[in-house]
Amino acid sequence: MIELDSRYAVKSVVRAIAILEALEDAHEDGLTVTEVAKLIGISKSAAFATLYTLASYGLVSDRGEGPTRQYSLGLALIRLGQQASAQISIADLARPTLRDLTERTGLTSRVAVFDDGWAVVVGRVDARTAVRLDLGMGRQEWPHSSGVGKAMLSTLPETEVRSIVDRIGMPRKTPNTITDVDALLAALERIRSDGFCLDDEEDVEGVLCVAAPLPHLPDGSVGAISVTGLKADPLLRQPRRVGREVRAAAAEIAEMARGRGPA
Amino acid sequence: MIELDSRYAVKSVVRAIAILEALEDAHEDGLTVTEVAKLIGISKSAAFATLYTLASYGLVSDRGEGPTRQYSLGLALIRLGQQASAQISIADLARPTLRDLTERTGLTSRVAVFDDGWAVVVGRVDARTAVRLDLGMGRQEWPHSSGVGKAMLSTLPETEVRSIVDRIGMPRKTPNTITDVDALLAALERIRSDGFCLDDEEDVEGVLCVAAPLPHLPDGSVGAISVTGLKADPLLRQPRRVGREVRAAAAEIAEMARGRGPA
DNA sequence: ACCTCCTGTTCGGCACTGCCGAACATTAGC
DNA sequence: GCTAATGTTCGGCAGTGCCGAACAGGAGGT
Repeated sequence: MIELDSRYAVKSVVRAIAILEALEDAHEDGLTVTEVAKLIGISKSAAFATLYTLASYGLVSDRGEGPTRQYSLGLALIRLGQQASAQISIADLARPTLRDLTERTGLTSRVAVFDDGWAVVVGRVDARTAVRLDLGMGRQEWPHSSGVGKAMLSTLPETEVRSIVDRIGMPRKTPNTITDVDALLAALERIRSDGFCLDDEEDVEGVLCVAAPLPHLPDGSVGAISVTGLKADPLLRQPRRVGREVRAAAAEIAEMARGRGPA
Repeated sequence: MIELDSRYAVKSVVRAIAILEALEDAHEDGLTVTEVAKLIGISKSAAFATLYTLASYGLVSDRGEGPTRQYSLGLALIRLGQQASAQISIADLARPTLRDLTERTGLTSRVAVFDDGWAVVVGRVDARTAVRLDLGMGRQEWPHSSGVGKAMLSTLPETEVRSIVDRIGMPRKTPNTITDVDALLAALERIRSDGFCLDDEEDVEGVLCVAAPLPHLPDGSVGAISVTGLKADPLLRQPRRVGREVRAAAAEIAEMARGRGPA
C-alpha cells in the first residue's frame, strides 16, 4: 500500500486491494465507507463503488443498513484462501505427516513454502496446548530469524541468499537473532550437515522452533516444515532429538512428493 | 461472472474478480495469460495488466518466466482467508467445542454461518478417518438439502424461508432431497421441537449429517454446527443419540458466545 | 541446428470509465 | 423534533486502462 508499482498497475484494482488490506488490519468490527475512504485516500463515492463491487462478489461483507453499515472481509475470501492452499499441493501432502509429528511431539507443526524471499506458512496442525501462539496460516516469516526461513535458505546457493537478505534485511527481533550475513551463512552450512535447523528464541523470545528443509520438490519450489513450542517445554530441552524427528518427517514428505505425479 | 451487476460496479475490479474465480476453477497447474484472456473475454494485454497488478500484491502467483508462465491463486489469499475466518468470531469460538465433538464422535464437525440464503462453512475440525469427504471451508451448502442449511432455516420466520427458497430454488440432489416448500416447513418445525436436524442422504448419497442451530448469536447473525459421516458409520445408526451430542455442543457454543464481549 | 509457431511483453491512441465534488436521503442520538 | 453524522445518488470532465498490433524469445518438431 505504501509502495507504488510500475506502469502496468491497474489503479482501480490496486485500490480494491488496498481496501482489502485495510479491512484486514481493521478490528473485527469492520470499517465504514468513510473510514475506508480516509484510510485509502480516495473520495467517499469511489470507496462506495469499490466496496459495492467487492460486496457483490462476496469478497467483502456488509452488515447493517443505514448510516451504521460496517464492511469487513467477506466469506468468499475463505473459499479462495482454501483453494489457494489446496493448489499448493505440498500443504495437503504434508498434512498426515504433520499430524503424526504433532501427535508424537505435542507441538504445533507447520509447513511453509518459499515466496519472494519470505517463508509463507501454507499448512498447520495445532497442538492441543492451552497457550496459543500466533502461528497463523499465510503468515510471512522472516528468512533469517525463523526456523522455516533458515531451513529454506539452506537449500539455496550463497549468491541467492545474499541477494535475499540484501533486499529484505536482517532486522534484530530478539537478542539471539542472527544479524550478520556471514554468521547466517555459517549457520546455513551447519543446517546442511545436520539436516535440521534450530531457531532458539531468534524470532520471538521464549519461543523455540525446530525446522527441516524439504529439498528438491518436484515442481522446483522450496519448502520447509517445523515444530514450535515454548522454551520451557521439557521436550525441547533435547533439541537434537526433536531435530531427528522433524528431519525424518521432512524426508517422509519429500518421499511422498517424489512418488506422486509422474504424469 | 455470468450475472452482471448494476450501475455502481467498477469494471476493472469485476474483471479482476473474474480472473480470481477463473483461477479458482482451474486445475492446480494454473492458467496462462492467453487462457485467462479467453476465459474472461478480454484482450491479452488487459489480462496481462490485471494479472500483473494482482501478482504484485500476491493475490495471484506466477511460476515460470518465458512463454510458459502459469498463473494460479496467490499466497496472500491464504492470509486474507484466514483473517476473514478469524473475523467471524463464531469460528474461533466454536473450535474447542467442535474438537471435543469430533473427538467423541469420530466424525468431521463444522460450523457454518448464514449468508445471502446459503450456509457458508467457516470452521471445520477433520475426523481422523481415511475417507476424505469434500467438506471444504468456505463452501456454500444448499439451505434446503444440507444439515447446517436446514438448521439455520429453522431459526428464521416462515416468510423469510419462503423468500429464500423462492430465490435460490430447491433442486433435487438425491432421491431423499426435500423439494417441496411445505414439506420443508414441516421439517423445520420438527427441528425446532427436536433441537437438532438430520440430513439423511438428502444432499449426497451415502452421506449422513446431524446438525443443530446456533440461535440468537450476539451480533444477530445465524449459524449452525454439524457432524458428517458415512451412512455406514455404526454410530450414525443412532442418529438421535448423536443429535443430543450435537445439540449439547451447540448449546455450549451459544453459551460461550453469550458470555463473551460485554464490552 | 534450423525454422516455425506459440507464447509473454511492450507501446500508441482513442473511447469510455470511473473518479471527484456536491447534493439528497436516511437514520442515530439527544 | 432537531441536528449532525452517515450512506446513497448524480452530472461532468480528466485520465485511465482498454484494444489491436507489433516485438522478443523459447519450445518443439523435423
